[in-house]
Amino acid sequence: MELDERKTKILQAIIKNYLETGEPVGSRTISKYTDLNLSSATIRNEMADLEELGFIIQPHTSAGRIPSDKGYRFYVDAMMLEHEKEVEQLKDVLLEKEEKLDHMLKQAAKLMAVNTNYATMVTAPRSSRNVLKFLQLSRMDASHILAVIVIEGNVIKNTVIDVAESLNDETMLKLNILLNTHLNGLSVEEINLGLITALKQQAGMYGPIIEEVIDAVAETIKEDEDLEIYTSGANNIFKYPELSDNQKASDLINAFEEKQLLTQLIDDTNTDGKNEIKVYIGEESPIQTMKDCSIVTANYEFGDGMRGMIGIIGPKRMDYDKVVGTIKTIKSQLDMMYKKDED
Amino acid sequence: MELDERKTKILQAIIKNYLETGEPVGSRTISKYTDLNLSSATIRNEMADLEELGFIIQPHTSAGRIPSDKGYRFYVDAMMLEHEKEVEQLKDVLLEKEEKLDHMLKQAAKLMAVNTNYATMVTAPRSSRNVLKFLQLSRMDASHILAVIVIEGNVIKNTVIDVAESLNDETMLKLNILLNTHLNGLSVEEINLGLITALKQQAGMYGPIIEEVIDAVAETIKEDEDLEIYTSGANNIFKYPELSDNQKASDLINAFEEKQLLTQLIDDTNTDGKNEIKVYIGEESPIQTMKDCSIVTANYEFGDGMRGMIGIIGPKRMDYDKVVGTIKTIKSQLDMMYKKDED
DNA sequence: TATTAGCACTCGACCTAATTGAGTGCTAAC
DNA sequence: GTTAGCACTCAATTAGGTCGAGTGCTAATA
Repeated sequence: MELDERKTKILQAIIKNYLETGEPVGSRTISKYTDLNLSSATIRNEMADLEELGFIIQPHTSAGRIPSDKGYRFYVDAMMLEHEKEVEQLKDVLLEKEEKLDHMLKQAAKLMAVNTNYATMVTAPRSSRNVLKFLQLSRMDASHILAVIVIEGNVIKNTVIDVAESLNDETMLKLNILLNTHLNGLSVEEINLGLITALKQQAGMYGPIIEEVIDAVAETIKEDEDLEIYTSGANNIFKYPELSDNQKASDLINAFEEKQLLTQLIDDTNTDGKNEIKVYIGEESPIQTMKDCSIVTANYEFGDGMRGMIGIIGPKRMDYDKVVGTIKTIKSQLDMMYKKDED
Repeated sequence: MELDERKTKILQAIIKNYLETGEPVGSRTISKYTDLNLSSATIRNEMADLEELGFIIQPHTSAGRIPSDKGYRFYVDAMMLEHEKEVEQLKDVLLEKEEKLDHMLKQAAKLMAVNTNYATMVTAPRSSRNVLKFLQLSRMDASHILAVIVIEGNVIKNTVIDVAESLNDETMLKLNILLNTHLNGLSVEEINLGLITALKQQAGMYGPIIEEVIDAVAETIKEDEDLEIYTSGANNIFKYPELSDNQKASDLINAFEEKQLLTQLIDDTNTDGKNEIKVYIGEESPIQTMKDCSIVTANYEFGDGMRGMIGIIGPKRMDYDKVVGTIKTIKSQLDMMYKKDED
């Protein structure tokens, strides 16, 4: 049996209706709503076929049909090809105000949540190459030195180092030159034990300070790895009864609070370099506790090999059209952000 | 009518039982559970009195009694006097590992959540005096200057400033000296427009840079104001049916995600300088959406006039004893943290 | 051959009434 | 002052009944 044009139309009608109502849809509804001019009986026959093909499911004997994961997948694939929809009202909202990066990302997450009524997430851009760009020690007061570390992509990190006795200007200058000449432009992998030992030797009695600085550098990189994730609209899940029973809601909220789980999504999105919009439907989700959800994600580019991820999480019957449009818009705004910075 | 000893015992028995079960408790239960050796009829008489006094409530005619807010209040006050309980297993968990402040606070929130099964929050310590401690400009690359700003309490902030043309070492030194001699040790309030104008004049053609630096200082202070809040265990609310109906759960989750609302709690806790443990029961809560909850908070001291807040939020029938113990323990650990840093 | 009308059937949703049982207040006896 | 006993209340549960949306199947129709 094949999926001919009429079956396709019926399938799409079923899904579209289900997306709106969240209720199983019956043959009579389709017969009346569509312009196919077919009786409910004919629709019933076709629906039986569609069920056999695995696109729709009957939750119980005397109920209408709801889309299966396979049905959603079909619908989404068709939509992605067809539409290049943009959500107009979001355009340039982000670009309008110049703000700090973290505020902006938080804002992006919120915008998406308000616009779609689903839960959203945005990760801070993360560099794939970890190259040390700038490093400086300053004397803060008699017993504290401030180390400022900048890595590629302008991730900045500060560490305060305790010292037993005050260092004079000349020593500070010497240490700064020593560190910068040897470390600048190196990636983390290149800063190995041999190099560290050599540096410590040259620093003489100030070896321990060098060690602390290097530790701080290492930690900067590490910190960059367990990255910041901004979420918004987690409470939107309560708008969808199919997600708001106690167990499911608890699991979802937990995922959003812990954020640890969400990183799986990032890895998954990242490995695929194609830089497109990805849609996970139900069982396709890489996150166990989201088997009842659909997830739409995309990467955004921040130049310098930096990239972050945005994502929307909602019920399987989400408004894919709108969600994909929203994601696209926000993605392009974030992409532009960097280019604007370049000027 | 007075609250004699027997009434007190009965009231406490009712509350204790209700805390465990979450169900209205009847006269027969009290008659059997306590060692008062009174019949259910007698208990009934006393319960009628207790209801008249406002300590307990009958949710409907033929049900047992549940504690009113006043009843909880009585119970909590009595407990606070009596007990100086410590939660042993938590001792020194935080102190054991030396970690970065934000990790540690996140950990503290998590510890409390796991230990109590309620939702918890921890705010980063915040300075009440905003004094500029250290300020330094460095040339990062040809077109970017890095400004490092440290305020009292070692809150550090970086800003990258774009410049049209590269500045030479001498100019950088001059700007640094200019800024430090005039601004160090000043509070934000003292950095007024007159001072800024004078500085800009002295900086000559580099006035715009001075302006950007001052802007960054202002923002550091501001950012310090919309402070970091770490939460954990928000999904614990699903363990308590009285909080997990859709509307309430949604509101609570929202409060925990937005965090904006939680700041009310901080202000309230802070104004009272007594630095004790505070318990808000039901209607006493400063947060509208938490009228069905109880909230226990405490401040912790981080020296230098820095203080943060920890809090636990749960149902009115929370295990106050345990919660207060947990809060006390975590508070003392955080208090110690700073003292340990001092060494 | 494809489509449609008709019909018997299924089954969750909803309504109602009856039953249950925990708990109460009151009264009279101890 | 305490207690036993009893009538009463009322939410929660159960059981039975109806309703209606939806189905599959069959026979008639275009």
